[in-house]
Amino acid sequence: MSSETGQLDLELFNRIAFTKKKCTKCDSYFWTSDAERKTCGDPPCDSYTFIGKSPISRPYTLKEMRGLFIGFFTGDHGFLKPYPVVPRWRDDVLLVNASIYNFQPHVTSGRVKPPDNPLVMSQPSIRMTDTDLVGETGRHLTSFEMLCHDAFNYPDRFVYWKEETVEYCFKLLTEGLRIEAFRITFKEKPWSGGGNGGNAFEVFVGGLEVATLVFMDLQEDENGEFEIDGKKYSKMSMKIVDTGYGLERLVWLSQGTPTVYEAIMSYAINEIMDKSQIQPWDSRIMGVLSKISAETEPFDKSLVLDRAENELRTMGISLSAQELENFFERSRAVFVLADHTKTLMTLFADYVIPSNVKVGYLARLLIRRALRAKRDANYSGTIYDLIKLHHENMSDVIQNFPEKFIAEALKEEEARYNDLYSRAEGIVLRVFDKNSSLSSQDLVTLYDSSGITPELAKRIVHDKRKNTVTIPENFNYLVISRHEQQRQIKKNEETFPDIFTRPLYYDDTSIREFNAIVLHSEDKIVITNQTAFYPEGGGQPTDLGYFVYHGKNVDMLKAERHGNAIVHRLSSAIPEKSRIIGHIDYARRRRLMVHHSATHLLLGVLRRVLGEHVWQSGVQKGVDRSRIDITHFHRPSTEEISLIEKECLQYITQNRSITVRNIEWNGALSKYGFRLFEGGVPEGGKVRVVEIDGVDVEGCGGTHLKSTGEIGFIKIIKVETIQEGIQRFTFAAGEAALDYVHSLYNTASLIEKELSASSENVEEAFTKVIQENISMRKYHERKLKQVIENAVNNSGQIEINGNSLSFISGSFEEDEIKGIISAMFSLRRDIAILQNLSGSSVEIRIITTRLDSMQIGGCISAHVSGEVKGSSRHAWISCTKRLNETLIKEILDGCKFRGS
RNA sequence: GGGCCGGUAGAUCAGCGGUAGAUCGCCUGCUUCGCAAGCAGGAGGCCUCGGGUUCAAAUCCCGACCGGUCCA
Repeated sequence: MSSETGQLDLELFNRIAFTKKKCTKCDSYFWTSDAERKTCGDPPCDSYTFIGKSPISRPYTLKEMRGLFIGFFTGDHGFLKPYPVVPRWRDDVLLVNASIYNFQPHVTSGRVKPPDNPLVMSQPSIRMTDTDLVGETGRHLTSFEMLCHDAFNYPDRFVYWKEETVEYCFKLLTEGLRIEAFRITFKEKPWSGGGNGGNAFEVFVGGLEVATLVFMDLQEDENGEFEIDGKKYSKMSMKIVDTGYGLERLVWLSQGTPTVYEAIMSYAINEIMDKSQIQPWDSRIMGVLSKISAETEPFDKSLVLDRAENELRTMGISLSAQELENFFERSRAVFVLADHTKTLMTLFADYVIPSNVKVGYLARLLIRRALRAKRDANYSGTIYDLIKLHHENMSDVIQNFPEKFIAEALKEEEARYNDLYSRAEGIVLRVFDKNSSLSSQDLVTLYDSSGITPELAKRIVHDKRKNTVTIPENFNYLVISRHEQQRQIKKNEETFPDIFTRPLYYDDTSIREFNAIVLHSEDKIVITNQTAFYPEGGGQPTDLGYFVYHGKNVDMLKAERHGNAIVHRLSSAIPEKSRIIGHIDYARRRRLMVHHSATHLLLGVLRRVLGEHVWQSGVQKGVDRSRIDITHFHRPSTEEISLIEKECLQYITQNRSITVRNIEWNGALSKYGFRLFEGGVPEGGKVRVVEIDGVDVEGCGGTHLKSTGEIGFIKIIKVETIQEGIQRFTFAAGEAALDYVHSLYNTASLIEKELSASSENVEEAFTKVIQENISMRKYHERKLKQVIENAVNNSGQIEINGNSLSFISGSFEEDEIKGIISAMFSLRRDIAILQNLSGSSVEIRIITTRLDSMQIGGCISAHVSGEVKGSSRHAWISCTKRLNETLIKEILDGCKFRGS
């Protein structure tokens, strides 16, 4: 779209003598000063030319390059420290993928001012989409630093736009890094992400994309007039310059090493090769592999190896296909191990707990892949050592290194992985031995449900059963197709007029009554000019109460926030413009406030007792009890739980103050950090900061007590693991806690009474009852068996038409009858007749395994005058007349029956 | 958040409508100077829980809970 409209035909390009061309291979528009150039510079249209001969004046390290970039811009840009890689301020993405994520959606939507404008920073980012290509292509990484300089243009404040941005880029490359201008190409390509979009340039040097310059002036809008990648966009009032320079790419370019890994983390690679007894490799081979990988899009291992083998031969290096493959696999393992441990270092710095969901799963995936690579490389060091090594080399960017946390997380994960590994053999052989083969379906199931890779299954079958297994070509496709699922249908939300309702509950949390004017009314819903009813939000439920309208009470059932409006749902309608008085159920509100403040206190204490990795992941306050979900490895011990309760009590006794302040977003963030957003992201430009002196600080919109003393006390009721790595604490506070203790006391009293025990020996009495129960059950089982055996052994044997018949008669209990019937079936008697005399009427059952019991029953019923019910294997008659052996023989000898 | 697999003796699992099993481990006895091993015997089960179908459910169906695993 850009080229047709000429939106990127910059005046600057005239000045620096760049002209627009159309790529002869991919038809993209691009700008260059090289008269000879016909292609856009982007592989596979172009090839790497920088390996072994860097276009940059000298080699740079990561630190030097980062310093150069930031130094280049700090003259007229504000410097910003990196954000965490786990974006807890937003819930739509798992990881920070690019520096702009730091400002979405609050800054890009215009709600919050940027922390500086324009600004420059280096943002560690993680991208997991190409994880399987790491170590194979020579250029893919799971984590990298995005260098950026951003400018936010508002209608009333212009900073800079396209001309200046491209000029900065051009100067950085030609003056800062002394790259000759003719080597640079600017390729036009629209960009989109995170709900925004716009024109963009991709900047190439030597076949390597070193930067993307985005001119973001579009926002996602289903009625929009612009389209990028199938999504509709419309213009927004802000214009944002968002640039992304790949720090690692620039470093690689400056060093001209065969792979990016060698340029940025040779320290880790050397360590791994050292402790794996891998000899240094021929860099010419690696260079060829990297170059061909870049040209082969999409990446295809066998194709790359094939082409590389040919190219190497022309260079006078002849390697067999097998030798080249070994070379490839060996270096892959080294690079994967180096790369993944670096990403893990950044994840652990943000306290990501490995688990089976969300970002925790990504950490687990990386750990498992790293462990596999460690095995493949035969590396004798530990994953922890490598993570620590990365931190030593990166400590100027990632400061936090929670040693204990990392060691514990790794220990658990390695144990889990080893466990899986040692179980795998049994699982694979069991499946294999069923059919003496493993089908594609078996392999998929093994991977999907047990995490056993097809390669591992193949090796086990080969080693233990001397058999071969073929892994289907489309294995990954088979796994994915199993996971296909239909899309979720979006709920259509109700919409209300955006009227401003003044919240009174913040000014004075003790307010119980207020006047209001109804500004909007529909059905049984009103929006008022002001309210003291707290609308549900932040895990605090709605207030309840009533309005007085014309002397009548109208119940207020639920208050909700919709934009600026607070919507009240009522038991009956109140017309617009009415003047009404609201009354709050304050006893209920009071309990909610107690629980809300108690939740903050508990979270602060949990962090102290369990560790800094504790983050809130969900919360629900209530009147009788509340719950808070936190990130933690496993359920805390009973001792830890009582320690937590004691610490809470201590802070309550100290009567610490609880203060509430509204602080401007960026100020709050720099003072308290990202912890503020534990409970969610505030919607306005200001953050309401609730602080319990010395214990906890949170951004929170709820109503709170004045000091911790008002909480009374906190009793933890239950702790459960709701999903891996997430523990749920259910607790009661204040009056509700006392209610809970009362109910516990009542239950205990009841048990004591029933057991006729005192509170001292109730435990003993309880154990005794349980043991009695067990021995009685066993006694009963033994007796039952005896009765059944007796009945079967003492049954009368009658011969009828060549069939043998067992006749059992007596008084039996219900479970005795069931047991005897089962015995008859399993002994496969031709015919068995069971006569039960225990009830008021005689019950006759006819059991056959291969004859028709209904037919036999028919013959008998005529003699005993009863009705036959049941099935062909089992019929029964209820009657008053008894049978005996002679009678049975008499009846059935004259009865014709056939097999069923 | 979703899919898949599983939950039976202390452990690993088999059984998949008809009176709960195997192997290892545990206990006792014999053999042995002792250990390992062998032989003989034995203890150990709310077959995760709740509902349904059935004359009969560990087994089939539905639901909860717990665990594992893959994917977003």
